[in-house]
Amino acid sequence: MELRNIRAFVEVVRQDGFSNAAKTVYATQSTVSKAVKQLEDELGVSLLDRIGHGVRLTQAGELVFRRGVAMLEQGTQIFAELEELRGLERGTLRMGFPLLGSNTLFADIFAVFRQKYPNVEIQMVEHGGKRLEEMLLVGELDLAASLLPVDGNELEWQQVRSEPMDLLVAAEHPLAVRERVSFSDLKEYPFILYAQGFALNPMIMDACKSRGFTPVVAAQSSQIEFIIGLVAARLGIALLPRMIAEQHQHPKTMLIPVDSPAIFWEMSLMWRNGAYLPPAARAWLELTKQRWG
Amino acid sequence: MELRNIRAFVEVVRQDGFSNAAKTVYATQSTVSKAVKQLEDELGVSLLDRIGHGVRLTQAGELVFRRGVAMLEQGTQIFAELEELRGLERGTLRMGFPLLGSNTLFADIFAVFRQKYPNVEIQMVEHGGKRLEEMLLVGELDLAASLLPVDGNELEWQQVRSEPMDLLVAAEHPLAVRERVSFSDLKEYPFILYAQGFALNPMIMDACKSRGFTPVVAAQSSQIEFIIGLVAARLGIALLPRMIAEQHQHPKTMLIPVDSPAIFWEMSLMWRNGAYLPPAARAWLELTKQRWG
DNA sequence: TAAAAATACTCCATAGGTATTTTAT
DNA sequence: ATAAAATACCTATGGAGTATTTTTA
Repeated sequence: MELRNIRAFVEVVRQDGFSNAAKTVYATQSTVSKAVKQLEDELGVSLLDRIGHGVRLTQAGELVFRRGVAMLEQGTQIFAELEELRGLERGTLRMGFPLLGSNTLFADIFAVFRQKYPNVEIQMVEHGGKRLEEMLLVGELDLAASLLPVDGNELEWQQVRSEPMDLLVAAEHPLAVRERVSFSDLKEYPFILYAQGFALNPMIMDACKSRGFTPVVAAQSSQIEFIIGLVAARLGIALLPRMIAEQHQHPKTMLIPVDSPAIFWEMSLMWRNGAYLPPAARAWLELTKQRWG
Repeated sequence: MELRNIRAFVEVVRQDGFSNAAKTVYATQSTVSKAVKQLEDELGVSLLDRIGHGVRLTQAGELVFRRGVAMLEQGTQIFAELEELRGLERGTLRMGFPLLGSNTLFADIFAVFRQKYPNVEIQMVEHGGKRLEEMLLVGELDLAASLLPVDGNELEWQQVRSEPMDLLVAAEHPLAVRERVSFSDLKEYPFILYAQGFALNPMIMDACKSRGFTPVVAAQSSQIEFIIGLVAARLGIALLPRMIAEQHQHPKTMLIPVDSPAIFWEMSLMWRNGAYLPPAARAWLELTKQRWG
């Protein structure tokens, strides 16, 4: 029993005829005819009821067809999986990272990925969400990590992590004694915001507006340690993703949950809708899912 | 990609070596070596790490091995399932039965068949002979029981039973005293015929015509008991296969042999000429021959 | 150096093609 | 009469063998 014959037989069934099958397997009708005959001889049954033009499967044929299709399917799977493997042996992954939280979320995935696929080159850039989206859309990146919301028509994404935004205040700050605060409570205090281009800024501003005020901005920075330092120095208050804040504990500050509205830092990995995802990108998504999923 | 090579490769892995594999596939070491090489060339990857004595699978090899085993497994399944089919441990029998006499002729064959081959599914339909022949020819049935004569070019058949058609009359009927009658004797009496579509009707009509008359039709029915009841009620006379008439004895009727011409109810099992007869159909024919042959 | 695998070389079985016949519509 | 499948026949590829070389434990 050889695949060549199985393939011929399966095509005869699918194309409903020897001559048509011959075309799809790039052989002559004679060859197909003999292939099927040989299969029948080997198995000792007839597989096709030759009812004039067009063929009908016998019971045995039915059964062989099912199994045959499965065998061929295994074959194509082999090729597909090898392709995948090849991609991970010498591929490239072009990733975009956000300006905040990369280390917390992705550093160890980097480590695992490097170890697992040492020959995949990783090209990385850091930008704000807007710029990353642009780069995805023009095909300069395979994958980007950025905050939601995202353009659902042009991009697909996989959630990585959703963190509530907590309030960080100096230990002596009036709000430091509170269990929880709402955005309304923040009206009278100056804010320390993120640098230009951070997607978090508009989220914070929107939340303030929903409570009827526009915050006073005392300072802006792209460096998380600096922001925390400024809060400790009583320059103002700040809003930080809980996970990140917890990783930068500072003795002179307090972290307090915020609600009304509670806002969330939702980090996702995204890619262009319908784009071909190189094997390396799929592998990255998979690792991320395992780590954070 | 051919199974021959897959088989060789899989055995090399299982037997941990080319030479050992060669034995299990009944070939020489050289052949096995070349088979694996060819597979590797086709797939464009190396499958085995040749670590001196003994072999280790590469990542690609791992994957091909898994799929390869699955393919071979499908192959052995084919053989196993065909064996079951042959042994009637599975399969389907699509049968057509006539409108008259099925119970008498086939009920106990059904019982034996079921008991002997409990895993064969029987699909049955009931139709007049014309319709059954059509269904055979387009391949919707494997086997049909129907009256002769039959189209000898397109159908083959096996005789089941030939019964003379006897005359059934009411006990008080003038013909009731006769030992035998001929068709000429029936001219003056109204007939109770079978329903539309019964092959018996034209046979009876033809016999009448051969004696130069066309019978008056008093009633028609597809139910044998009803026909007998109507005869007893003196509505008319009827012609019945002897065996069936004997099984429905009615005290107010008499059964009388008819000759000149004697006509026969010849029930046969038939199938499409040259059609592939599934094992279940052959088994049915065999049982029928034993029972009625 | 002894085993196992790869390679060189030969042979012939057979896969696949062309041409033709048979079969079915 | 036409289209499809089976068959006959031929050719050349390549699968399988033997013999030999290479490799490595």
